[in-house]
Amino acid sequence: MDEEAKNEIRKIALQNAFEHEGKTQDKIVLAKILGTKPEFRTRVKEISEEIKTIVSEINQLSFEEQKKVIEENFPDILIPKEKTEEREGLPLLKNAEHGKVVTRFPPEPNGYPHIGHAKAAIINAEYAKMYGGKFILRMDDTNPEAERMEYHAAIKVGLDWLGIKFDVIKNTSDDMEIFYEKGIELINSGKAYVCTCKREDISENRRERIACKCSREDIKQSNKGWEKMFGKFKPGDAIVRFRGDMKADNAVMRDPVLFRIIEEKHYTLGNKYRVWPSYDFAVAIEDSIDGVTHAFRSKEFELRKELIDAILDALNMRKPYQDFFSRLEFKGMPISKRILKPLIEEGKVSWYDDPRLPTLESLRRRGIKPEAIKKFILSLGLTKANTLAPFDALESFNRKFVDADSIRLFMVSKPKKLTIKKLPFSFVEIANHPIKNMGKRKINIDENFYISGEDVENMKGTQIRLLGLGNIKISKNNGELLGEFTEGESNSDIQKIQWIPQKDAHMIKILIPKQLFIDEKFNEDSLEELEVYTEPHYLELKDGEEIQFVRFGYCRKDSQNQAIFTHK
RNA sequence: GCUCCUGUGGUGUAGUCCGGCUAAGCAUACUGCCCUCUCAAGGCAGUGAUCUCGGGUUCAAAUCCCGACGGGAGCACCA
Repeated sequence: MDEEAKNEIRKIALQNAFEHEGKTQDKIVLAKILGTKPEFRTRVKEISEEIKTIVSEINQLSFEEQKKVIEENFPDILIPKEKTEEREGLPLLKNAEHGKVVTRFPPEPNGYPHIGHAKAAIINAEYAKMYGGKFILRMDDTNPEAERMEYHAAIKVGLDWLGIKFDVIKNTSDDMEIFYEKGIELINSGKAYVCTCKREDISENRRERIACKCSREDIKQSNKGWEKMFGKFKPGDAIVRFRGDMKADNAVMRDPVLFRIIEEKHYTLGNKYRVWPSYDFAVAIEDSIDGVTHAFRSKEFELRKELIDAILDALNMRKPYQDFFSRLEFKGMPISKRILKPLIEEGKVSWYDDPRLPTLESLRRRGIKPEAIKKFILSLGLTKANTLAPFDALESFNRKFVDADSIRLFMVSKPKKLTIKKLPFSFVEIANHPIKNMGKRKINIDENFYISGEDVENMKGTQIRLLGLGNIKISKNNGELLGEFTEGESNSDIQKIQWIPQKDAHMIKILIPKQLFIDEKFNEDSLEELEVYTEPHYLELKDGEEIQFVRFGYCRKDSQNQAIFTHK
């Protein structure tokens, strides 16, 4: 073996020993050599013998001796390694060209937007942004039975609040004529047929993997059937089915529905149409004609990928790249309407904006900032593993945004009266924020105060400090307290507590949302209500402002007499 | 039941495609210290993972292969 190679081994062994308190291992040195110098990979046997000898030599040296050898021969080892900056954000895309990426968010206006919508919207928006591409909002409104203007509007409001911008805004139903055209094309090429079987039979045939008689009819018959769907047939009488593969393992491929008849009035188009495309058909066509290059959807659509590709192939249309991510739900905070609806009907939850819910509106009322939601969602990445995130993950992101400009206010719960003698002043000025310059507020005082019951219980000794005011020596403590103002050091380690002047104390209710469900069961104590006193300055704040009640936590002002607890 | 997806510290994830340069990175939580007239924020340090388990391939496996087990989803004329 040549000296150069031996030297290389020695260097790596020494470096490893140096990084691990003077001990190294031949296995690791081998791996490192082979990792950095691929040219050695052809002579593993030879090298590993050499490494064994070198490693045992080095391990016999003391740490000091090793250091000396390093200094003499390989001084560059001692230069601390620069940490490589981790790339922020979503993983890079394959087959993506800057400026040519088009993504989309296609919500169905059938409910209020929630954190799950936020995830889909943010991921797709982020990719469009990363690649300087285009982002489309497409209201997926092809089931008139479920969709309402109210939801349509709520989704827009939610997305707007999140700060998501779109280059194109459209409705799937804008392209009804195109769906018909493509539908006819499929029928005429024999790749789709009209099926008049009963719903139950279709379902059973799917399970049994048997084709029905309609699929054997000729194109002419299907054409007739198609005509009748626009007139004579009633809802349920006939559907258009894609000729997939009734034997396929993927049940989605077993001749799925392309069109069905729905007579319900559509929320924007009224009774203009009665033959509506199914989700799979509409998405396939829309993504293709909208120029969508990358479509990210949540995992429950994963089996649909094959179908969408098959439909587009059958029509000779361009296919987008599709990828999937896991659904996002918070622990004990269900998203599903099936669970939420009864809760609202029973009055256990006030409405879809109840602060315990994961809807965007609830999150907003609760004081969660859109920036925090975005960072949080991006931190989750594109994983397909089920994510049941604890809410405090979101909270910690939010705290950072909120802390910077939340006014600090005093608030006292379970109030106890405190009378202070010998107060030398009639008002104090207190900074609104400890670091940021947010001005000061003036608090008028006389000798009558409230302090928190809990602070009274935890009181040690007779000295307390009222924040921003001064030290108080307590002389009497039997339900009501009596104290005396004393001069004293401000940085002593006596208890520092907040207070409220009795004469201007403003009572508010604080709503404290807790986990809605615990182990699948509704948590009867999920909303705590606290009656507290706060400063009159509260009344001057705008609704929606974020406050930090000192030593309590962050709250969002909901109204003049109600605040909602955001988090600690 | 069938089919598909998934399984990394207390939690959420990076790394897995293309095995070695990471004795597993980051964030959060927790603990301690510093700062502080807040139990917040900020700064510093620390605890914490034989990468679900069992086999196999290889000089070398979180990474590839096989099997088991756990979790989730789909099996609608919903999206």
